[in-house]
Amino acid sequence: MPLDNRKKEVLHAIVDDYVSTNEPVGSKSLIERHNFQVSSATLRNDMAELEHMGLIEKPHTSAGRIPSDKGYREYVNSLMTIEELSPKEQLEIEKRIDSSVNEVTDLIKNATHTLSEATGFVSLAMSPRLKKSFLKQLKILMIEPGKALVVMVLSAGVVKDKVVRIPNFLSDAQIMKISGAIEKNLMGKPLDEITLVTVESAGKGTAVPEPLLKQVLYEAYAAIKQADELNIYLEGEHRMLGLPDFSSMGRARDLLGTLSDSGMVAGYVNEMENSKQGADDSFMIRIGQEITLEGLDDCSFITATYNLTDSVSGNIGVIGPKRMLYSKVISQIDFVKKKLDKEMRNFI
Amino acid sequence: MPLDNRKKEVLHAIVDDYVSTNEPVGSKSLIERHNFQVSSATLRNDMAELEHMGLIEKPHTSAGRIPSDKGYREYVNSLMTIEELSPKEQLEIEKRIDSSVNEVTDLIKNATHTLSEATGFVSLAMSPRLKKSFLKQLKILMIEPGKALVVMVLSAGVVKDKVVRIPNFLSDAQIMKISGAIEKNLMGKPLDEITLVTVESAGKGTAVPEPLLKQVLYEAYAAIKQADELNIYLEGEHRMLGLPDFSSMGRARDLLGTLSDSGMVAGYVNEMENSKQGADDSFMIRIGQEITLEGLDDCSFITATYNLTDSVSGNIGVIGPKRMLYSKVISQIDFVKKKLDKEMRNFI
DNA sequence: GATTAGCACTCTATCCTATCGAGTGCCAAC
DNA sequence: GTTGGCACTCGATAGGATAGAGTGCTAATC
Repeated sequence: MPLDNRKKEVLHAIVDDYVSTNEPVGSKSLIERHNFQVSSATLRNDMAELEHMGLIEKPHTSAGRIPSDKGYREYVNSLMTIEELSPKEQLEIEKRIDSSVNEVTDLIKNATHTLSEATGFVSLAMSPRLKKSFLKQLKILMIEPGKALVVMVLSAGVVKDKVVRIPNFLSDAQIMKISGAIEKNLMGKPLDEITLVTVESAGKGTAVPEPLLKQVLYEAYAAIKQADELNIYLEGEHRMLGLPDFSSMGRARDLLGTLSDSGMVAGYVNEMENSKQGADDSFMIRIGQEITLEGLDDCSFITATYNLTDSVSGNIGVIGPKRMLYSKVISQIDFVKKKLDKEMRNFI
Repeated sequence: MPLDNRKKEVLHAIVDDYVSTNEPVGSKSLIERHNFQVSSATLRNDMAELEHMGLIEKPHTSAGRIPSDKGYREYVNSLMTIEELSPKEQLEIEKRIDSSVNEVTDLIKNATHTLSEATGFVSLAMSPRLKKSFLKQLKILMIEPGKALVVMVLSAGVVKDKVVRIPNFLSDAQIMKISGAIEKNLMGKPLDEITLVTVESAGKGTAVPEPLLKQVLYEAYAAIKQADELNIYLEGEHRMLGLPDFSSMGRARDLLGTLSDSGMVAGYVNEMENSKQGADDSFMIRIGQEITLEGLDDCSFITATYNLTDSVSGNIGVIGPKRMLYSKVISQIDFVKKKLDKEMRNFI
């Protein structure tokens, strides 16, 4: 059954009021606050239907209504209108995202921090998914006998490195040879097409004794694989403690406990990203129970995708209470994402 | 006035009981729990004196006593006895500090994580203070026109790098020349003796046009300076939410708010380290109001110093409620510190 | 002088009860 | 379909009584 116009307005009003007051909203206060041209009794009927449809619910029998997850979902999908940020807000964000950094990573951390400050919630960003980027350079530098540094420059302007152990006997010259061979043969290959086999065959013909060579190649391979590992940056966890939504210590603890396992959060974001279907949606929004992470039942999870290059992207977004100003938060994320896209052009 | 023996025992017992029960302890329960050979009235007299001396205090008139900051201090300084961890606990920690990592940083993060798990509190570690370590290698790698990577290998086995911007026109060969000159002239110099002037004079005579050269040298200098910047690793903030000591949301928020500014915490640890006088104390302990960070009035801050080399060290420790099992926590920190010292020998 | 028993007093925590008020559902009338 | 009216529900709040743990003080005792 589709919602008639007034029911849409009622749901809209309930969400708005609940978000701003944090109190269950009743028919009477709805009338007071909004210009409905009907009586409270009529609204009560509408509200009963909305409840029947699962869009709103009562905390207890004699209380007002609050939006259910489904209600927020409806609100987000069809009811709300997104406004641009005010010039002042825009400026505030622009100012804080410092464009003088030298590495993409710093830029992303910067944006995450800014987003958390702007929204007052937890913000998070995933590092760029580098599987589709390709090797532009790979150098193995001898640090000391038995130890070397693998430095990789990827398309997308990202530099990665890893300290690895190598056989003690290998000379500087031998390492350079191997390094050169790998670079020559793997140059231009996307990371996700590089396997241990590829690396091993790339290293052939360097006139280094087989078992030694093999170990170095393995380490080089491991370094390359590590380069496309995802990192997550989380910011502002403590801000959740100030929200009435998490005033019960138990909820707060569960939430922060889950967020402290950043690997798990990263995995979830990744999963969300992969299950994205139509792909024309620029935002991924998960509300309440839609989130399969423990302790986030009262949260909404909103992310956007930033693009470093055509094929290399990552996510940035917010975890806040589901009782949030969706339109505002979404435009904040959107603005930060766009700023990020813009700044990233300096790195490619 | 020095404490007579029984008063010491009374204070000891009060701290022990309060730590384990989280309830103000009264004369009667003190008698029940411990084998004092006197009556509760006598203990009441003692307690009145201890209170007069500022070692214990009453939350309200008709409640038991809790230790004051000064009381905890007395306890920590003169009363408690430190026991070794049980073999089982030792094994638990040994097991978790993975020795297969390739970089000191990972080892330290690892230890921090382990310490937080073992104590149930917030743990933290400072990166090694590298000012006294010296340059073993410095290479500038061309990434692309206008962009280079400065890679530094320091004594103490630490590798640092930084992406820097360089003039677009510089060729690979020119960069290598500069890189070689810096390395040759600064090799073996402790980081804190390297200034912009040192770097500039090291780069002389490379036959690269003056203004271009100067920019590269400046960037190299900045990279070197960045290498000895201190990092701090904080872990387990969420664990504080489970403690009854922070069951009031306000306190919890203040605490986590302060901890979220890791730079500030790092500064404080550094300050503590610098103000260390006798230097024969292996632990730095700050209790309650002794800590000048906002929101940590109910906490104690305990750190030990780990050593990477003779001249390069850092700190590792715990922030917990001042109502903590000091002897246990101290031996946990001590054990982790020693394990760290041992593992670090693999890196130098 | 130190220790002890006894006692009056204090203050919090807890439970119970009464009351208030916002909100609901439903019905009959418009 | 809309509205006014009304009985009912239930959480939140406040007041009051009570229990209990603990204290300080005094006078007697070792």
